[in-house]
Amino acid sequence: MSELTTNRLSVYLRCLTELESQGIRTVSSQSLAEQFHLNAAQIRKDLAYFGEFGVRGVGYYVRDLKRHLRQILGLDRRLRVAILGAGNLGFALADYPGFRQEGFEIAALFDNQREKVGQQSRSGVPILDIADLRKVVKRDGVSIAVLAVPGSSAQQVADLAVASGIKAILNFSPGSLQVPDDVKVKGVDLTVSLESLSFFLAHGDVAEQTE
Amino acid sequence: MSELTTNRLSVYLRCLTELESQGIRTVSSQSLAEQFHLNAAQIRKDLAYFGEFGVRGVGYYVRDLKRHLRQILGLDRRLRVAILGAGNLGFALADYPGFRQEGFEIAALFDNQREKVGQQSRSGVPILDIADLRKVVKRDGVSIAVLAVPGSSAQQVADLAVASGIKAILNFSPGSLQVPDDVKVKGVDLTVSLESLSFFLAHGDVAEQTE
DNA sequence: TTTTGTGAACTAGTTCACAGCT
DNA sequence: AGCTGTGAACTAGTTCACAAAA
Repeated sequence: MSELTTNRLSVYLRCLTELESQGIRTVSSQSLAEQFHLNAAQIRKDLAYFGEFGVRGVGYYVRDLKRHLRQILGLDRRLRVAILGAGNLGFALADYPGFRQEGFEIAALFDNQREKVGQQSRSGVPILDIADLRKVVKRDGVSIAVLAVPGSSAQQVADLAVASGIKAILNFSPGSLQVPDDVKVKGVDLTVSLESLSFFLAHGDVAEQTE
Repeated sequence: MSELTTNRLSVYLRCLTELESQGIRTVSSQSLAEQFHLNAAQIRKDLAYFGEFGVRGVGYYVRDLKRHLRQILGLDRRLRVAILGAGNLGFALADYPGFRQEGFEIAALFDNQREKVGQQSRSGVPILDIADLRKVVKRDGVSIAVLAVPGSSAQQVADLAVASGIKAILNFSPGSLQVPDDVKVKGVDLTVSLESLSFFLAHGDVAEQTE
């Protein structure tokens, strides 16, 4: 299972939620592909890997497939998230409505600055001392850490998260992290994203036509 | 040129900056690969595509290669960025130190809520009326838009950005955008990222060993 | 008839391995 | 001797196209 595939599963889930809210009960890979600009064969292949969810001649039952996808993605249980770094970005992520909507629970923000500890985010996420990370991870069953600290302390904080038993990290700090093999890191590198866009601007190579 | 390649070019640039700050003047693809967990052949191939920057028997001159990379990535000129959506995330991005550091200039935040217009972010980025987007894009030569609005208005705001002459969009809103062929969109989908991590937690399939 | 599930074909991306330059 | 630049080999990912099921 590649990461590209798991990303797509999440996209499919979102599409199905959209369709369900429109009252659509059944959908073919073809129509799903057309509506959301995906490839029908790829949808079928991705789904077929996990079971025979479709009905030939009919397509997929939206509600059923949604349930299956949630189960495959491990979203059929409460997932608690700790946000490490109570800076601007950490705060914004703590209050990001999308996370709660999708069933993630932001357990707390963590920081090492004493004056921040004890405060809380706009939506009420408490800021705790990073020294208590391990304790809270154990107590509340936190399974995902979102790393939103400056690049200079990212590795150190990641090490702490790993030592606390965290097995999944969403890393917003620049650069890559060194973690054990059983810990999964997903990076969101804002500088790389912008610089990559800059490249495309400089080379105007999107949809080059004749010549 | 694939997006994977342009992302790597940005990573190489960061690595070189790191090396330069350590006073290292010359580096081989091998040692670059070892230090930053990359593949030496890939580094050489990526770079060789744009010219013969290396010296056989020596490696690459850090300063020279850095300059070349900045030029290839289009970072050798001022790039102005508009942030669309002055919510939590928009604010955090406006003040994100990494952007300024890398030479991007945040021209303004834009919002449609009248009470926000006229205020400014902690670091002094002004909030302007989104109705003035086109005017400001032209006047200040804004070339990149960062989309940080709710999913429900993302497409509409993207359309506005495109109509204003923007050719590159970094999209933090969930879902994909429909834009003309000459506009490049890069998505950062927080929900997809977290759900993908959830999958890996549920299947513990990182570094599966015996069996 | 419609649409799935899937082997086969294809396309893209990565790594190897070495000739050739310094 | 050391290291680049690069064709060739390999690996991963996508799309096609069709037999089989409803």
